[in-house]
Amino acid sequence: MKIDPKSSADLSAQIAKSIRDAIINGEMDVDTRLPSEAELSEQFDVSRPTVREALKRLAAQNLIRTQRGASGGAFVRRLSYQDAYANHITTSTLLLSMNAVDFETACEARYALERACAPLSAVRRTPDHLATMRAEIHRQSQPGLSDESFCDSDVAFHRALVDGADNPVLSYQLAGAVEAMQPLMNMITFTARNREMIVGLHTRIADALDEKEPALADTALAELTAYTLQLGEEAMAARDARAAKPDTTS
Amino acid sequence: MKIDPKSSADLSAQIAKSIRDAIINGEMDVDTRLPSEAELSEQFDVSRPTVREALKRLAAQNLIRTQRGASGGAFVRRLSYQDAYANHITTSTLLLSMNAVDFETACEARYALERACAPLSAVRRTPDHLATMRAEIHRQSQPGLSDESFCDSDVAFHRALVDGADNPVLSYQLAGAVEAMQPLMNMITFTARNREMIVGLHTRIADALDEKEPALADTALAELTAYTLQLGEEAMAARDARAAKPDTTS
DNA sequence: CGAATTCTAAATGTCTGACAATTTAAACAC
DNA sequence: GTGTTTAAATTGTCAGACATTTAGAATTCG
Repeated sequence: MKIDPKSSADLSAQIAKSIRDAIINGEMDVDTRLPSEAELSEQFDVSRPTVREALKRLAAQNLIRTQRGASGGAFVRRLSYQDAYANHITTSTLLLSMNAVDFETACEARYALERACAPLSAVRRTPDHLATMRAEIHRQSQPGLSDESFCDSDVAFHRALVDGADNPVLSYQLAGAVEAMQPLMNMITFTARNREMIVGLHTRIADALDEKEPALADTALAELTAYTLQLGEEAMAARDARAAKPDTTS
Repeated sequence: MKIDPKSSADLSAQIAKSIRDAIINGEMDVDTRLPSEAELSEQFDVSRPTVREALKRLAAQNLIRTQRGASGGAFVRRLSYQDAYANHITTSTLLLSMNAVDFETACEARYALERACAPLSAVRRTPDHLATMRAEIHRQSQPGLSDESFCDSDVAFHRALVDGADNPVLSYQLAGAVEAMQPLMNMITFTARNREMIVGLHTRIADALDEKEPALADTALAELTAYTLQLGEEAMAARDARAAKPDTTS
């Protein structure tokens, strides 16, 4: 930290990087107070607004928090799972939408990862997780449910499945894959027959976890993967057909 | 966008959130130019430094890029896989180090996810991936290698395994788990016997992918998981023993 | 007429200085 | 001692200015 070579990059970016590196390398523990803005601007030999821009960059990455008043200042922040989750989900979602990832790729990734959790979840899931899954299955069976709510419930179901593995690192990594898929899933229009099929598979998964049968859960998840992929293909084909044919309604 | 209620939060944070939401909700496509700082400061009725702080926040999240000069300004940025990877890895690493995640949890997550990739990788891996894996295995067999280099090579090996699945979404999600484990792995002191064992398992994995045998790969990965967990436990026990006994060297 | 050069304007990057708002802690009165 | 007041430190915000970079228009020259 503290050094600042003659580079072409923005000063605020350089300063932010310098402080960020110090935090990441463990040179500053959680809740350590950074020097005040005035002190930093002296150390780096820049003006206070420039220092402030650097600090705002770090704040945006949840690396520091700031406090006003005497004995206030910027403090190294403990990155909470909650913050990391939220960050990961928005980044994943953005990545998928901005890079036009196709349904097949995203779907394959999501279910591959979920199948990695299922064996652990079968052993460790608590009654709470099972109750959540049952509740979501029941919600999915309601006839009047909108497609969007159905997808919400789907995410909640799978979330419970993943959380059942009782491994926060796994939950964190999975959150990105599961939640980021939602916009793509929302493009599917579900028929009553589709929902019946999915609810049936969800029930089989819940039953398998209930009975602590990893193999059964895996089989059901494999079928769900195949079925979801098929639905996705149909939805994409229908969309492409609509795009190819000129709009007849206007 | 554009609205800004009387809230207690920082103005720059509110403005950043407002613009961020607009980008995430797809209201602004990639490469769309944002209004200039002067225009934004008028729209939000704040000063230019405040607007700048908001823009720096967005830049820190890779949501925008800025260009100087006439017809310059801030543009919505396409989030590249590369950026997302780097971001994800630092966040994951920080999350693990700041929250004192135990070796067992991280290790379990990592290998569970890798085992999800192995079946796909067995089918899709290219000769390039195999060559990388063989090269890293060879590197790991060198006698003079430091523990740290051994871990580096280990990460590269597993990275090739994951990339072999030919699914960028999967690679992205996995990168966090695999790379974030490295600091924890680096705490292990490997004996010659340990390395021999690991190299043997790596070879079995590479062979299995070479022969497109998912089942063999899975078995070898399971054994590697168990062995790594065991090494981790021993390392942690040794460390705890050192910590419990007063230092005798000083 | 075309091409190279120069000029200009727009935009971000940075600085200075100031004031407002907030919070802690010391000083003070009772 | 306890409660109140005051002062100081620190971040949040603003205004105005200048520097730097860049694209494009204007100009000049072959």
